[in-house]
Amino acid sequence: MSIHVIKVIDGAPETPLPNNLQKVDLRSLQLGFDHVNRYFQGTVILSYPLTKLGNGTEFFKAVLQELENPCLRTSTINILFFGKLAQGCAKVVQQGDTLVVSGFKLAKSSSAGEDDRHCCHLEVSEETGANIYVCISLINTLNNTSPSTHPVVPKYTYTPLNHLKDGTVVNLYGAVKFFKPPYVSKGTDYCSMVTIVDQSNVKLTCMHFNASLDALPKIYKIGDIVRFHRIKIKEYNGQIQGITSAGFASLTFDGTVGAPMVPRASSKLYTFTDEDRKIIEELRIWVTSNLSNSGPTVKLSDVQSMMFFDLTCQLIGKAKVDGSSLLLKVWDGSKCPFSTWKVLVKESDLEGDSFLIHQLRFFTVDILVYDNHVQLAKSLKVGSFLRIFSLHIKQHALENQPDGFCLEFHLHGGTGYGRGIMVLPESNTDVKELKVCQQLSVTVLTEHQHFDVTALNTVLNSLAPQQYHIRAKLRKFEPQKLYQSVKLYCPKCNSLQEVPDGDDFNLILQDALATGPNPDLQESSLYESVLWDTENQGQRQIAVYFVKHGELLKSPEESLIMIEGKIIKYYIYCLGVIPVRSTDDDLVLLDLSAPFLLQGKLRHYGCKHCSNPKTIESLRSLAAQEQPSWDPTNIAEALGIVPLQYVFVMKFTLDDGTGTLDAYLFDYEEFFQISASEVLFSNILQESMKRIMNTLCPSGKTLGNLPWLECFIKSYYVREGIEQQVHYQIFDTMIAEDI
DNA sequence: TTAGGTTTAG
Repeated sequence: MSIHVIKVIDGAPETPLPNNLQKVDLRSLQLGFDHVNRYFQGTVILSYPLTKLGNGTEFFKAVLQELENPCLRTSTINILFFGKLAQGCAKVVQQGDTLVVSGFKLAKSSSAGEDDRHCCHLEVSEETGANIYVCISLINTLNNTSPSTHPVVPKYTYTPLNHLKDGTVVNLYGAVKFFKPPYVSKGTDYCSMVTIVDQSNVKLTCMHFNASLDALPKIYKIGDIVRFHRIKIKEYNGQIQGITSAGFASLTFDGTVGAPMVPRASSKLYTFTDEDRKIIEELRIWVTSNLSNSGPTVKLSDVQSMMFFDLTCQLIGKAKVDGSSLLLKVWDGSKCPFSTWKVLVKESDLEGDSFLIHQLRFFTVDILVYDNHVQLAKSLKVGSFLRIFSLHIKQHALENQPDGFCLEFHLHGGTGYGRGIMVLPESNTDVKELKVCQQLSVTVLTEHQHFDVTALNTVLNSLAPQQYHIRAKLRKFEPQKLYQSVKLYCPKCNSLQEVPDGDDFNLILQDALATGPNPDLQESSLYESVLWDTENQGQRQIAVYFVKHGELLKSPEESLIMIEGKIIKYYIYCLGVIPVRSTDDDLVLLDLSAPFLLQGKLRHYGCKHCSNPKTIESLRSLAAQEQPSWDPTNIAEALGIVPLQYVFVMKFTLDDGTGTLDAYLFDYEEFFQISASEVLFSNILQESMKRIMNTLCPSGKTLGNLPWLECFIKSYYVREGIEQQVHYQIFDTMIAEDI
């Protein structure tokens, strides 16, 4: 008695099989015949765990299939191993191996007539003097590229669907026309159903049962291609149908022409040959013109009331509701344009990352799952990727709002129309796509959310002017220095200029100081003045004029003041300071290179081209009011000044993988939520800006690791010499609240 | 054994 493990190389056994034996086929295996010096050869299609019999003897059972006639109804036979042989074989024998068995005993099978196998089984043990040759099948899987291994592959034949006969066990290929994802049956197993069709245009509905979800065919969508081995054909209600039989195994492939041929297998070991490849390629081509696919994938962003659809999503949260329903909070990377119904549950009942649930609260939808789906839904892990089939959307009228409504999402009980839930692996292409969509943008649109996203290459190839919703990453930006990005803009002549620095201002003030205040202008019904002697500057004086309100003088904190000569520190406590100089007749504004108004640290400038400065007397009408409004706009208007506005002007180089374009950002404070006029003198705001830019465009990261920016941009023509160039500008876009 | 295509009605 012995077990021989034989590697098969180049189609030939590494060590020779004994040549004194004669091969016997299944038909010749009959009780009462002499099987001494005979051997039986078959492929292991199934094996069971090693167990012990009541008397303590080790026991191991496997099912062998005859290679020559794999499609015959009874091409398989049970083989029972006892004692040390059971122990030894259980260790080495795997599904797909070929066994050569001699010295066996033939006995009537106890399951004869029930399992469509041979009416007898083989018994092998030390006592029978058995010899077992285990030919290790070096399976020709897709990943096996070793040239030295030659597979021992059982030769499978596949029956076209128009040649099926009741009562046979066959191997099939077909394209999925309809399917129900696995659901919990009322028996002991999961059940799934699939209707397949092939080039003969004949349909076959197949039922699959297994206690393990993994052992059922992994069908994700209509058009997938399946290969079934050892499926039993039976008649039911006058129609032929397929049903799992012992040793059933399946492979499923994406049905798209040109897609990678990666099998989703129901068992660890499987064969895959060039012939399989050819069959799949042919079926894929047939599918494109003969099978209507499931239609465009519906995302949460394109749902409508009263529809049934399949949703690919991620499970964010889960909660029990009552005995017959369960709540699933899911997200698919897009945003539903309608308000959606939120199911009230106790926070303690909600499973999932509460921070994430809160963060995604405007993106997730609540799905109520009913009846038979509850059991499967309970076992779903938060974070897993799901496809929910035949999800129903209902409109729910809102109380107190005659035309208001929100959408309810229901997965009703039953399995009609393939209703159900399936977990998708992370390797699934739809899951990969969903993960990309799920990356939250660091910017959001303030308007236009309903615009579809346009790829940058489309934008680049289109005529201007147009507006686009784009999604891209920030490759680089200019200028790098924050102070260089703040400019002064004239909304009247559209000119841009640099913000003057403090030194320019001081020079202008020095000039004014040289002349000195005009003594004739110190008395006025508009103001009261105080003269100060400057320190260390001889006779020169500084004049401070306090503007009266309705001819009353208020406290300095409530006053607008004018200063001639030098800006003294305490001006920051006033409502505002207007730097002035004296002429022979009037107090007038300084050169417009200087600010026309100071408020705290903020300097207001006027446009040199568009302003028509008036004398300070022009403030009289404003000052005449009892409660004058000294805001910069009113003051500028009274003084004939067109005020300049502080803006951020930056150039963003955006990239979405399809193309790259430079878009200008022209922003007062909407985009950054930081005022361009205040940022120059606030360290806190400058730090916020740095932090934002570092989030948008972190240094040292590859494009793939950069965050997405959701932007609204417009294209426009700019004349440069005789040529027109298309430029792009970002607008109606802002930094997301939570970055 | 189970389910066996054709939407729940919450």
